[in-house]
Amino acid sequence: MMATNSRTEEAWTSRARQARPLGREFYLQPTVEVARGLLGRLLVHESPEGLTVGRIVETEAYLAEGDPGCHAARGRTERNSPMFEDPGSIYVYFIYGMHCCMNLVTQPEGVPEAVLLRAVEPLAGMELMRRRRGRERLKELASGPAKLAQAFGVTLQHNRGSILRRPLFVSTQRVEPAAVVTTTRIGLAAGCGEGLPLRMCVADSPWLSRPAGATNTTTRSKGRSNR
DNA sequence: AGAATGATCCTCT
DNA sequence: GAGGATCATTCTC
Repeated sequence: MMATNSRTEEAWTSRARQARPLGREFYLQPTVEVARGLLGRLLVHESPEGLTVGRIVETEAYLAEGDPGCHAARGRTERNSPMFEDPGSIYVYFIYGMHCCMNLVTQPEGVPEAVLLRAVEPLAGMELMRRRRGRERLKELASGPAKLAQAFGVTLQHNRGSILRRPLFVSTQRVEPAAVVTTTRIGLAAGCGEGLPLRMCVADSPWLSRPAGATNTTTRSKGRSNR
């Protein structure tokens, strides 16, 4: 069981090395489709520090119309301007004084829509992720948008970069999720579209920022528990 | 299992 | 000057 892990890490490393980046057309699909279509794909970063690879298991769509939670909901600012760039652009924002979150821009230039990467399953480069995160447990490496960005070494410097080519890209290759669950979004302030069903996750994945069923910080646990 | 809190700083009013 | 698409820790039930 233990030996299998490093064996598979090697396998994922070689897969990542051979993988091809997903092209521009993918990010021109409706943003919700992009959010859904990203699930199961590899997020790869061949950084100077080393390689990190993860399987995307949780995303969140942000829309230009009817979505008060979108950073561009009240027009263009310096901060959100990367959202208006070409599809396949990277939008990173700084939040809560300490964290960065990574979004992939969708839609033609001028239409501010994007998908927030919320969680990945660590597959390769876990030692580097541990170092960047200052945490040992696999579960804590990338099970949340800011954790993911930190584990993959993504910072504000990546703003306006491209996800369409190396060293930072999403693979065409995909492990089709057995089931995808759509839930309401997480973490938005009241009145900011927190009820919109725009969060996508791989139903049975243990690597999510929250369980697939969870809707908000107030998780209800009346129905069924495990054990 | 859930609520409260602190860390910490960019971005906009 | 306030607030935020978060995280980890600590507290209480």
